[in-house]
Order: sequence, then C-alpha cells, then structure tokens
Amino acid sequence: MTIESTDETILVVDGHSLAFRAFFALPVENFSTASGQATNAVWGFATMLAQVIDQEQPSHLAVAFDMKGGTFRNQMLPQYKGTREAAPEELLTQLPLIQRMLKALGVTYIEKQGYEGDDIIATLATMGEQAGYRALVLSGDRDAFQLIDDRITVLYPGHHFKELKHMTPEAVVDKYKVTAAQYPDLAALRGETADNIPGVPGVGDGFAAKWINQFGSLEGIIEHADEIGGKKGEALRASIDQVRLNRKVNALVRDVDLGVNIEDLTFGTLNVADVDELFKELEFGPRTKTRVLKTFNGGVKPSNSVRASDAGKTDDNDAEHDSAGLHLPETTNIDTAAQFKAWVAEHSAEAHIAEEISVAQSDASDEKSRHITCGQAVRAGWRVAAWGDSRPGRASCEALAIATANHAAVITTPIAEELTAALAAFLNREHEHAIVHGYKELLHLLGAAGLDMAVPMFDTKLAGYLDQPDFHADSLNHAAEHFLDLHIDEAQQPSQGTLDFDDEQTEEDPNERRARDLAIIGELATTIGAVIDEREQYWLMRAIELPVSRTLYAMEHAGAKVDTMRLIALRDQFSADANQAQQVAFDAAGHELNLQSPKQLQQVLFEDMGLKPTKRTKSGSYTTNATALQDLYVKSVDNERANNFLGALLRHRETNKLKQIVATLIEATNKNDERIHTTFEQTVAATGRLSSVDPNLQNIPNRNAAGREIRSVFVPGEGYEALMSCDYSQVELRIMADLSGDEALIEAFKSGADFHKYVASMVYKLPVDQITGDQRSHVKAMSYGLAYGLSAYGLAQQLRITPREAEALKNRYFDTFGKVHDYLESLVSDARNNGYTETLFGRRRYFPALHSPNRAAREAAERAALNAPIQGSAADIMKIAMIRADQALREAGVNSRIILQIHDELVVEIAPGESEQVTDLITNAMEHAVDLAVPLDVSCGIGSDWQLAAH
DNA sequence: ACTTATACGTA
DNA sequence: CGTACGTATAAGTA
Repeated sequence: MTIESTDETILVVDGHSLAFRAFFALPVENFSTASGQATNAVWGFATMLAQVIDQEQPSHLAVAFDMKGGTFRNQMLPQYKGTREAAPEELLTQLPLIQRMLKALGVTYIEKQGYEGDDIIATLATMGEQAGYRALVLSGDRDAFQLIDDRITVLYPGHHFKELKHMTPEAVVDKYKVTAAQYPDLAALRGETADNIPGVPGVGDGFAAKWINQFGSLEGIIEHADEIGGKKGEALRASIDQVRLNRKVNALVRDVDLGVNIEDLTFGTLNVADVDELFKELEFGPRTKTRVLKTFNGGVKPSNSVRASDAGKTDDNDAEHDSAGLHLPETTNIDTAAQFKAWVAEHSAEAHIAEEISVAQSDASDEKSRHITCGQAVRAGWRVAAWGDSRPGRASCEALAIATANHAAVITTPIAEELTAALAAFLNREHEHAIVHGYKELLHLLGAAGLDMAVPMFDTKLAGYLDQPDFHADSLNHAAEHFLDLHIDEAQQPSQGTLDFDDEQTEEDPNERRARDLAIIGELATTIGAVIDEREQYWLMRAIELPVSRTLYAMEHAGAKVDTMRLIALRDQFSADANQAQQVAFDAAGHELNLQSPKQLQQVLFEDMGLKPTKRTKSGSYTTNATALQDLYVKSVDNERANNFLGALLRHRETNKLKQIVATLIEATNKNDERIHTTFEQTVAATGRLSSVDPNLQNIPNRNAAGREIRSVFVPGEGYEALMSCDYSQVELRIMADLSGDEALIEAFKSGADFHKYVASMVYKLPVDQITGDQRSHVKAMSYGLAYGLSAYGLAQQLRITPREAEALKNRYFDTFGKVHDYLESLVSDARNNGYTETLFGRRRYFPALHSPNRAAREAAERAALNAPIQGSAADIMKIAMIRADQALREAGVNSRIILQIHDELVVEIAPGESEQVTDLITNAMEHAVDLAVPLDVSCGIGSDWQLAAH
C-alpha cells in the first residue's frame, strides 16, 4: 500500500472492463435520466476510477477501449470470445458518454482499429516502463498478468470492486506457482471459459503449473508430452494444436503504434464547463460533481485521504511499520498489577475519543435502537486479543493483549493472581470500548486464563461476516488480505494447528506477530465499521451477533453429556448389522467387493447384473444413491439375485452410516467429562444460520427409528435430571405469512388446527375431515418446498407423482395463496435490483450471479435469493430467542442451561426441580422473540435423554 | 499427502 | 431440475 517511489506512475485502465463492472454493479433503475437514458455505467465508471486514483495517486493516466470489428485474433481462432454475450444495449449507449466524460475530465482515452484494449494497455504499460515510470494496469482480464514485472503491477478486481488485488510478480507466483512471464503458458493449457477458449480437458491451474515447473515452458511440455502419463497426459497430447493456438492468441502486442507520447498522458486539467454540461444532462447531483472534481482537479497533488491507522495517532514518530505498511503498536510486557495499572493510566486517553456510542442498553426488543451506529468510535477503543488454543473443552491461553492503536500491553500466562484481578476489573469496566476479532473464541481463551469479558463494542470477525457473508476468512491474515488488501510477509506461513489465529513461527518474536494481529484488528474495525454503519447493521452486530456469541460460548463450554457405554453398544450393534448385510450382499454378488465404492457398485449393478442404468451423476457415471437403489430394488422383484443384492446393499448403506456417525461421536467425546463440546460456527453459513463442527451435532439422525436411537445417548450430566427439547413449528412458513401479508395463510396459522390438513382443505376446497393422507402430505411437501424455490419437476420427484400433477398442485396452491406467490417473486426481483436480499433484521446477502449469462448459475442464484431472506430471518429469530432464553435463565437464577441449537430447536439441560419453571422461561423467550402477524408456536418435551425429550 | 467425486446425515 | 450446512470414504493424483 505504501509505494515508496519518487518516479512517475502511470495508471492504464481497461475501459471496457471497468464499464462492464460498473454497469453490472449498479441497478439501471436507480441510474436513469428522466428521458430514459441509462447512466449507471457512466456514474460507476467515474466513481470507481476516482476511487482507484485516490488510492494509488498516479501521475499519468490513460484509458484504453476496444474498437468494433475483429482483430487478428478472430482470424486465428474463429470462436474467439464466441460465448460472450453481446453487451446489452443499455451499456453500449453509455460508452460514448463515458468517453465524453473522460474528455471533459482531461483524461486521455485511446482506441485503435484492429487491436484490442488489452494490446493498447500492454503497449502503454511497456512505454511507461521504458520511460522509467511505474505502471499500474487496472484490468479484469487475466491475460494482463503476462505484463507484470518489477515496475508493472496489475490491479485485479476481486468480488467487490474495492478489493483490488495488487498483482505483483510475487503475488502471481503465490497464486499460480509460475512466474508472470510463464502465465500465458499456463493460461493456454487451462483455457479461458469467459473467452470460449478450450484448454486441456481436466487440467486446471494446478496441473498446468506443475508441468510448467517441470519442463520450464509450454514448448518444453510439448516436447516431453510423451513422458506425461495418465489421463491428463493423454488429454494433453490430444490438445497440443489447440494449446499452441491459445498461446498465440493470448500474447499481447506490446508495440502498437498509438501516436502518443507517454509524458503527455498527464491529467488534472479538467474542463469545468464541459463537466457541468454533461453532468446536468446525465442528472448527476452536486455530490457526484464534488467527488469527481476533488480527484480530477490536480492529478499529482498530495493525497487527501488519511490512512485509517493514523486516526487517533499521537506524535509518535518512531512507531514501527511492518513490511505491509501496517502501523504496529509498541508492545510492553506486563507482569504485575502495578505495571498494568500504570500502563493503562498512561495510554487510556488514546483509547477514548469524543464520539462515543450510547448503545449500552440496546437489546433485541428495542425498535428505536435499530438505527444505532458505531461511527468514529471504532477508530479508537481498546483492541483486546488472546492467543492459544480456543477449542471448547480444551482451551488454553498463551498470552493476551490490550492495546490502543499505538501501544500494546502483553500479558503471558500464567498470570499472577493480583494481575488477574486487575485485568478482570479493567475488562469489566472497559468492555464496551473493546474491539476484538472473534468474541466467542476470545471468551474461550480468556476463560482458560480465569477471565471473562462482557460484550465488546465491535468484533471484526462478525463484522466481516455481516459485510460479506459469502466470504469465509480462515485466519486473521486472510481477513486482512481480503478486506484490507494487505499482504502479510511470505515468511510467516501458517502451519497446521487449531490455534485461534495462525500458528506462531519459531523464528519470529512472538510480540511482533501479536502487534501485527492487533494492528490488523484496528484496521479491520475502521474499514468494515464504515460499511456496517452505512448499511445500518451495527444493531445486528451489537444486539444479536455479539450477545449470541456469548450464549454460544456458554453452550460450547458446557458441552453435551453422552452415555459412553451406550455409545459403544450402539456402535457394536450397527457394526454387526452392517457386517451381516455385507455378507448377504457378497453372497448375492457371488464375490467380495467394496460396498462403499460407487465405482465397484456400478460394475456389479450395471455390467455384471445388467440392470437398467439409473440417472447420471454430474461426471457422467450412473448414480448409486439411495433413491436410485430403491427404484432398482422395487423393479427387480423378478431378478432374485439382484433383488437380494440391492436389499442387502440398502441395509448396509444405512447401518454403516449409523455406525460411522456413532464412531465419530465416540471419537469426539472429551475423556475428562464424558461430554461432547461442539463448536458452533457463527460466520460460516451465508444465510445467517449457525453451523456445528467437530463434531457436527446438528445432523444427528432423526428421521427413522434406527437412527433416532443415537439421540438416546445424549443424557443429562451430573447435577441435572433431564433434557428438554423445544422447537418452533413451521417458522419459515410463518415468516412467509407475515412478510407476504397473505390473509389465507395467516388465517391457517391462526386457526390452531392441524396446519397442513387445514392448508390442504383450503387448497383442495374440501372440508378438513375429507382430506386424505396423500393430499395432506402433498400439500405439506409443497409448503416446505416453497422457501427453496422448488420446481414442479422437483416436487414430482419427491412425491413420486407426474410432473403434470405436480404442476397442477403448484397452481392450486398459488391460487389459494396468491400473495405468497407475489412475495416470493418480489424477493427475487428486489434482489436483482438491489444486488442483495435482506432479512427481517437487515442481514444482507449479495447475489452477483443474478446477472450471470450462465443460465444454470443464474437460476441457482434466484433460488438462493428466494431462500436467503426466509432462512435468514428464521435464523435471526432463533438467535434473538437464544439471547432472551439465556438471559431469562440467568435472571431466574436457575442452574438449567441451553446446550444445543439445531436451527429451529433448542436442547436444554434441566437441573433438578426446575423443569416447569424452565419450560415456561424457554417457551416464553422463543414465542416472543419477535412480533409477527401470526403467532410463533413452540412445542417442548422433557425426558431422560434427547430421544425421549422429543414430542 | 493432497484434491475431487460421491454419498448422506440434519433443518 | 430445492436452500443451508459437515463428514466420511474411495480413487485419483503426487
């Protein structure tokens, strides 16, 4: 980020690529003039370009465009860019406007008949380099990577435009394992789907890089093609001509005669009158004008942007900066309470700034607090972090730190008693000024050191998740790379381990890494905090995610008690059943085989036994999944051998799976307390749901009797007398009823009758007592399928009815619940317009693929966009219920505690004599988590194990 | 020792 | 050709 160069820097922009990005990133509806001229691409182009200029501060600038008419590439490769959809009319009409704007802004743009924008870019970057400049190439086309060297960097946009990756020689090697100069060889082997250029089938970046490193170059590979064995070697030999051609086509021309001098490509003298006129015509507001003027009114003037880390900075000139340009706090090791108190007194002022947030009392039920922001407060505050093993049930803390932007106090374990007390007092007093990364993990680490901390002001891990729920950062460094475009030194490679952040290196001074982690947390807070405020999502973090983290910590820490003896008995029983089924299968097949190998099964079923092939898997082989086997089983009554085999195989599948699940549970049981401490992932599921890992306790069998047996191993632990299970009935449908306002569906919920039967009677226009079992189950499947974007075909498959019948059912259903239909459609169209969906509580999920030219990808995005707000709202509601339930239990002073969450179900460990009271508390917390147009219905059961607690 | 495909458990 | 997950195993590559 810090470019230390006194040289000139030229920024070369791929105009078409930027225009495309702008066009698809912004909804046309919001950017059109009264006369109907679309302006989204023009506006986006201006702001995105201004953003890059502000960030990079180039001294010279040029924009390259493609010209109509083909290039030499089309003659070599007729299908070149064949799959690319023609640019939409609404974008094409904006290109001349963009060029007019560039002219008014005093920016040179270049196009040249017979060449692509990429060739112009390559030429400009080369010219810049030869003139001793640094060159930055802004392009979304990976072909530009071949230009990269010490002086040429490609700015490659990520998912969101602002995440520009600085592709340096090191970054290319890092990503592709080949040098920038070798990149076109790699691309030729791999092909380019976007340009309709086939590569070697089955060969991706990985294999291409391997070969290049083995043989040095594409030519080397072709020479030694015969030495490469396997399917991939074969495919390579068959594709040599294609690959050679690819390589010719992807080479950029670096010496096009453009008729310009590099020194003339300055900018900064914009024509105010022309800009005024154009912006008036495009109906751009004064803010856009100010924004653009600021950037284009003096190309080389010093930056007006302040680095985030400089906020609240004191006159601390010897503050360290690391290689990535991070401002590191100065670390002080603290051993005694007195040292700590003195340190706090000295640096307290740095952590507090004028603007404070008054959200201490914010809670889920307070509607007015929904608009709270974190504002400038996240720029200051105490960074609190800890290092060690944060796995529940086995957590241990190595060190913790409390820091401002400039100074860090580091405390290593074991911590003296007096210092522990001082830390406890500090955390108790200052938690609302704390910024953390992973509050839940921090609680495990603090807990291991005998400490606790109430909800902090800001959690950068949760914030990153709210910002981009589809992105999963697997470490703090990864988050820094993604959100801050900050590349941490090569030397500090993560080694394996389950530590909170990346594992420590033996080489590095531990405090150096701690300082870096703290600095990253501060940077993330400012960067993502701004996004959170802009979207008004601070309430979500403060009133839902942070408090639920605390509840989840308690659940993970408590764990779930299992009956180990019973677990072992079950494993042995399932194991014996599986073996027995396996033997029967072997006898029927006439030989032994691996029943867990789809490949071997295909051989036996479709070749040896000659059964009629089933549906194909995506790789083209015949599926051997349970539904297919079931079908074959039913159809093979007259073929005794096949029938016996299939029956045994199905039994083996089921019992073996159960055996495997039980074995995993045994493995995961903590020897000390005979409890299983799962980890609830709070930042993984893109919809806002939780997930459970290590082990997954959210997929314990529940659908048939044999599987349900496994639930009986979950029992109350010492000091507890029972387990209680409480679940919401049809939450997602109730959310749909509320949000759609469909009177019929609302009435169905208010009736209090057997819901599915009642709905069936409305759909079939029959009295409730005349509804058949089939009718009820068909309508039930339809109801549940709604929120998934279910197709008539899918419904037919599931219910084993004809697509015609399914279609008829769907039509009747939507005739009855018309507003539900309209609502579901509005979800998708709103998502298309806004780019994202939103839950009841403002949790967002973005869907760029809604504009994908690929039909399958687009339709998948449509179904996901339909589902996300519904599944996500249900998740929000459950989180609020958990916070309320947890709080209610604590306020009542009972010992009972929540131990598991399975999306719409809570499992509570009940202390003696508390069952009635706790049932009331939990039911109330769940039922009144939110106020919808229909009541939330909760049903509870209590028993001496999880299975018996079912109701 | 790694990745990919296949299958299957839950809501 | 229904959303959201996590885990295990086989088979292919190294």
